[in-house]
Amino acid sequence: MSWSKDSGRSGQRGYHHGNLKEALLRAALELIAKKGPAGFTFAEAARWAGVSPAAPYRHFRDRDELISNVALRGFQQFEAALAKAWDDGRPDAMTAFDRLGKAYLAFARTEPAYYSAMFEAGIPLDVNSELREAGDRAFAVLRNATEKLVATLPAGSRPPSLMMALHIWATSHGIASLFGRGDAGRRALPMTPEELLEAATLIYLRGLGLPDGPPPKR
Amino acid sequence: MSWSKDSGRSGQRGYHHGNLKEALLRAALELIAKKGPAGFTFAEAARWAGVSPAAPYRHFRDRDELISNVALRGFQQFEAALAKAWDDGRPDAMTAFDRLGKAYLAFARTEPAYYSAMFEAGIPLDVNSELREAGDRAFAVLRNATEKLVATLPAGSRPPSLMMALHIWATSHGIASLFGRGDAGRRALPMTPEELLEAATLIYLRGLGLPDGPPPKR
DNA sequence: GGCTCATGTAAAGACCATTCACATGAGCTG
DNA sequence: CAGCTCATGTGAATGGTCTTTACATGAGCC
Repeated sequence: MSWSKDSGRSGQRGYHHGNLKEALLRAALELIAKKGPAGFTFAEAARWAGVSPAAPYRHFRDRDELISNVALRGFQQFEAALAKAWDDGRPDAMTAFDRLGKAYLAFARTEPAYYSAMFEAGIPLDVNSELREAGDRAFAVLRNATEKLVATLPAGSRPPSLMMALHIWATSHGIASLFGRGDAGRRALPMTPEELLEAATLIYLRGLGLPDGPPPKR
Repeated sequence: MSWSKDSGRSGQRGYHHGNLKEALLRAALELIAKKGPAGFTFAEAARWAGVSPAAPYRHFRDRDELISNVALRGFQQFEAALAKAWDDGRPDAMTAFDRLGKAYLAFARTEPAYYSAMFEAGIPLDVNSELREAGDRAFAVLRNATEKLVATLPAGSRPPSLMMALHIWATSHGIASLFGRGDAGRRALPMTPEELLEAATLIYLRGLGLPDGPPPKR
C-alpha cells in the first residue's frame, strides 16, 4: 500500500486531501468490516478521511458506487488469491485444487468486508459491467482449474467442466456464507469449514469418477 | 391470513389500529421484497400501515427486531415448505429428497423477502435464541431426510449423515444465493438452478455410494 | 360510570444523503 | 513567473430517517 501524500490520518493537510478516493475506499472497508455493509455510512467515511460530508461526491456518485468500487477491488484480490493458490496446478491438479478451496474460505474469513461487499451488499451486477467482469475473472480461475482437473480423466468420461465449476463454487460459497465467518452470528459446526469443504469436494469428485484425494493426503 | 379488524389499508380507523404488529410485519415483507433488506425503513413501514413513525416502537424494540421477526416467520414457513416437500420420504427416499432440493430453491425464489431476512440481513443468531431454534428446526428437516436416505444403504458403508446434510445445505444455499433469484443482478447460467442442484446432488450421492437417481427419472 | 393500561400521537434532537453555490490551489501555458 | 482553468473540497440548506419523551385515546374491566 502507498499513499502519495499525507499518510497519517491526523497529519494536517491543505485544502486538498491529495488522495481522497483511496482514503475513502479504505475507510469504507474498515467500516464495513466493523459494522457490516448496512452500517456503513457515506458521512462517516468522509469523517474518517477528515473531509466534509460533501467531498466524497467528487469521487463517487453515491454510496452504492463506493461500495461497488470496494467490491471491484475485492474481486481483484479474490482472483489474485485464488490464482496464487491454484499456482497453475502445481505440483499436481488435485493438490492444487484442494489448496484452491482452502484459499476460497480463507479469503471469506480474512477479508469479510470485501466478501460482504462482493456478495451480500446487494449491488446489481448488470449496472456495473466492470464489476461483473472482475467477478467473471475470479470465477475463471476456478473454471480453469476445474478444466485441468477434468483433463486428467480419460477422454470419453469427462464431465462438463463448467457445471463442475459451478457446483464447486456454489458449495464453497454456501459453506463460506453459512459457516465461514467468525463474525456475529453464524452456526457452530462439528468440524472446520475447511474440512467440510474438502470432504464435500472429495465425495463430489469421486462421484464423477475422479481417482481419490490429493496424493500424500496432506 | 386474517385481520381481526380493518383489513383494507385505506379504510378509516380509530385512534387504535387494532392489528398493527401484523400490519407492520406484512409491510416489512413487502418493502424488503421491493427494495432489499437494506432499503427497508422503519418509518416507511409505519407510513404503509397508516400510523405515526413512533407507533412501531410499541411493538418492536427497533428495526432489527422487526426484521428478526420477519426472519422467524420465514424460518417457520421454510420448515413447513421443506417438510411438505419431503413428505416423510414418500414414495421413496430418493424421489422425496429430490423434491426437497427443489422446494429449497423454490422458497428462495418465490419468497425472496423471507430468504433475505433469514440469511442476508445480518441478524446475529446468538441474540435471538428463538430465531436460532427456528432455523435449527428447518435444518432438522433436511437432517432427518438425509438420515432416512442413508438408512437405505447397507450398514457399514454409511457416511455421517450430519456432514451430508451440511453439504447439501451449503450447496443448496450457494446455488440459491448465487443464481437462484431473478431479482436485480445475479449471474446467468447454462441451466436452471434446479437442474444444477439436482446434478450436484446426484453426483455427490454417487460419490457416497448411493444407487443412482430417483427411479422414474422424473 | 369510572379506572387503568396498552396503544397511538406529536414534537424534538441527532444523524444521514444529496445538492448547490462558492472557495482553493495544483498544474498547465505562455 | 503570471495568469488561467478546472478538479477538488467547503458550507449551508433541504428533506428524510431513527429514536425518545411527554401526552392523548379508548378498550376492557371492575
